[in-house]
This record gives sequence, structure tokens and C-alpha cells, in this order.
Amino acid sequence: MSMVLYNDLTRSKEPFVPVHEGHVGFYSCGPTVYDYFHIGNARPFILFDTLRRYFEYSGYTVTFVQNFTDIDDKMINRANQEGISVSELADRFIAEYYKDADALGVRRPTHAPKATEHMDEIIGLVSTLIEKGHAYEVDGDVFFDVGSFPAYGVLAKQSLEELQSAARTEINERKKHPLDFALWKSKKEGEPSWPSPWGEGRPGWHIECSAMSMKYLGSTLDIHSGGTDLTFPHHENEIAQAEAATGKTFAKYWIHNGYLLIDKEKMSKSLGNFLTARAAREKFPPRAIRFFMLSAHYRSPINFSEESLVQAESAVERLDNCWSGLQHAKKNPGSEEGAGAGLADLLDGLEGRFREAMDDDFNTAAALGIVFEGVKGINTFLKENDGGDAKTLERAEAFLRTVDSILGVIGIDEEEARGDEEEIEILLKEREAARRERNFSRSDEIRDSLAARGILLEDTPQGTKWKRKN
RNA sequence: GGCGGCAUAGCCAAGUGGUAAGGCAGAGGACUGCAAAUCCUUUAUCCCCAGUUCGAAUCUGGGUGCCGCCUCCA
Repeated sequence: MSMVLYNDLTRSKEPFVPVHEGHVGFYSCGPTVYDYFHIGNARPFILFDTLRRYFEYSGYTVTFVQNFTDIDDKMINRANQEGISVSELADRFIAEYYKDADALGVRRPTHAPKATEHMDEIIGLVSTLIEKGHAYEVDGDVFFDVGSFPAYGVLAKQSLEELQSAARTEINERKKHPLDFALWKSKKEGEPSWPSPWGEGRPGWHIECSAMSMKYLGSTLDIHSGGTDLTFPHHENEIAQAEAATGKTFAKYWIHNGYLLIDKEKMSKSLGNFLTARAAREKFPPRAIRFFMLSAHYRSPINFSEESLVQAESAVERLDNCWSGLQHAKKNPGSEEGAGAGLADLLDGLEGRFREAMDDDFNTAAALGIVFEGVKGINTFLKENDGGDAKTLERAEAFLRTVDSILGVIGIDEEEARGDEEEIEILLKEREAARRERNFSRSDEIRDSLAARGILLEDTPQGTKWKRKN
């Protein structure tokens, strides 16, 4: 079974065939580190992290590269506002990025290059483009010459004329064509700058991704991803820069995630209608945020609302309850081996269907539906077999672990010892004794006092189990 | 103007030719001292119209509504 991915380059689903067998070179456009990222920004981070995890589960070695844009107009403006240097600003928000991304279960990239640390590669690429006649210098600025690259518009699926007719770009007398874009910008007063053959200056935004992606992944990447708003002009320009320089296909598969909307409008910093990931995870468990992101297809727009997150939180609790039920059953095994053959078969089948769903253009919504079928199967098994046998419990646990290693939505191994476990067990025993004596006021008192500490009890036929409320 | 996306139950959302996965919420029941969890049952003329077909949520044509890109943007 092989994967099929929707490729924006061809606007169709294609079988995934990597450049090098068994390996995936994956580049995802990362954040401009001038501020906290919002949950709209979080969507690609979570989505493409999950896709990466799935490639790894499927047996690929993945080199996952996500850059930090640490020099551009927004960086300079914000640094000036804050009265700090651009690099101080970058350091600060790269650290903040990792706080949020780590909390959301986003694995760290194989490489997380910063533009400011790749000036040699950027300048080298710009030089090559000038040499090959695809770029020209005007008074210290360097522009890409879109007229020299006939394929310009492949991603946007529009001709130069069509793109130009609606262009809102200001007329710049120095550019040959209105759509020519800056590869290198000459220094302005008070801006950070680097030496170059064209004088002091800094790179344009688009060139950094081309330069850094090819440095770490070679001249042809397998996958290049980002939000759908990057399709044009950012990704179009990346293709132009890279292919004009190398003559090779830049990326085989272009995948773009749909927007996260709020009140049916795109969430963005410029519209001001955003909720930072930081604020979101203070309000909702990070796994609920992940679940929300994965509950719809990655190319569909999703509408953020408090209600959606509350629903996701409840769904995640159902997953957690299944896991904790399993853990409780392991400590209190029930019936003999053999009773679980049906469940094992069910889970085998579900794992196959899970893979099929994920292989089909990364259909996480369908995959989650299949996971819940497994949850129901496991819950029913536990109920009908008074806990069940060790072997079947292992099988069920393996199912949830597999799912979680890819989707990251189940509360596995999150429980840390806090030193009060023994005390809780003693209280549970006391409560058990009180219940036997039908001293319910005492037993409820214990339950209430534990609840006040965030510890919830459930009386099951296999004894009382407890869990911490997040 | 050009390019593109979406419309499935109260809410979220899979499903691209054979009469609708899953989650949340609701109702009834089982279990329980109670609660919680769990299980069972239950909730859809698939935006509208026309067409193709033995058969369409699914294909075609025409509407309507919503959203996005073409400017920094995930």
C-alpha cells in the first residue's frame, strides 16, 4: 500500500514516490519570529508534524526542515518598537516558538535553519541567478527577472499577463516587470545588513527558503508545504528562484493546508482577529487543540470556535478514558486468555483501515473515526470480560500507542508521579471499607476531598479507578 | 476580472455511482448507594433546479450562499 498525496502542482492526487527510496526530504515554511504564533499558524505546524510522524511510522527516514525567518520588515519594525536588536528579538521568539510547539506535541525539525545564518548560501544563489541572466542589479538591489523564466505561474496556474492584470503592486520604475521581486535589498539607515557583491544589504523573503531548503535537502525536495496563502507569490517565487538556478525540479509535491477561520474569516495578525497558541493552550488542553486540527481534512478550511474546542476536549477525554481503563485493567486482570481473539482481529482490521485512510492524502478525519471504533471495541471488551486477559490488553495497548505515536492525541505516559500516589491508594482503601459498611457519607467525603484536589474517582466492577483532571 | 475552495443531522466531520463512518450535544434504557465512566437503543428527504444512469451526497449543466489567493500573511 502506498501513499497518495494531493499535489498542488498538478491539482490532483498522485502516488507518493520519493526522490530517494525510503527517504523523504520535507521542507515546511516556518514562522517569522517577531511575535507569538497564533492558532492559525499552529495548524501547519501540527498538521505537517503529523504527516512527518506518519512517514516515519510508514518506514521512511524523514529529513524535516522548517526555517525561522529572522530578518525581514516585520522583524525590523518590531525590534525598533521594542528597542532591542533584531537578533535579540529573534532569539526571544524562537524560544517562545519552541515553548508552544513543544507543548502542542510538535516534534522538533531535523534542521531549523535561520536566514541570518545562511547568508553565504543566499548570496551564492542570488549570484548564480545573476550569472544565468535571471536576475539583475539596480543600485544595490537585486530583482528576479520573471520574464526570463517562462514557467513563472506554474503553481498559481496563471500566466504572467493574468497575474499582472490584477497585481496591486506599486509601479517601481526600476523593475523590468511589475512582478519582478526582490532577491536582495540594499541597506537602509538603521537596518541590519550583510556584505554582498552588490553592497551592504539583506535578503528578500523568498530567497531564504530556496537557499536553505536546497542546502539541507538537495536541489530536488520531495515535499514542500505551507499554508495555502503562501502558494502565491511565495512558493511560486521559490520555484522560479530554485529552478532557474539549478535547471532541476525544485519540489515534487507541493501541499498546502487550508486556513483556520474565526467567525468565518481568515485568522491573521493583520486582521487582528487572532488567538495566540499560548492563550489557546491556557484555555484548552494541547491535545484537544491537536485533535481539533486533525478532525478535518488538512486542505479544508476549519472554523475556530470555543464550542469546537470544547467538543474536541470531550473527544480527547474519551480517548484518555479508554487508555486509563486499559491501565486499570492491567493491574486488575480478569478473564482467561482466548476471550480477546475477537478484539485482536478487530484491532488488526482497524489498523489496516487506519493506514488506508492516512495513505489516502492524509485523511486524519477518517483515521480518527477508525480510532474511535477501536475505542468502542476495547471498552466493550473490558466490560464483557471483567477486565480481560493480559495478552489481549497488550494488544489493545499497542493499538492506542501506535495511533498516538502518529496523531499525538491520547494521554499516554503523560501521568507523572507526584509523590501522592500512595496516599491516594490509602484513601481509596478507606473509602472502599466505608462503602462496604454502607457508610456513604464517609465515602463521599473522601471522593469530594479528592475531587477538590483534581482527582476523579470512578467505581467500576473491577474496583475503583482514579485519574487526574487536567 | 483571473485562479481556487466549500455547502452532509442541533454542532463538528468522513464518505466521489449501489439508499449515509466517527466525535460532541440530546432522549430512553442497562449498570451503580449516589456520581462518573462504560455499554445498548435512538436522532439525516446529503443547499436548490434540471440532466446522465437500472441506481447519485457522489457524475454533467445551471442556480444560490459562503470563503480564500492574485499585497505582508500559515
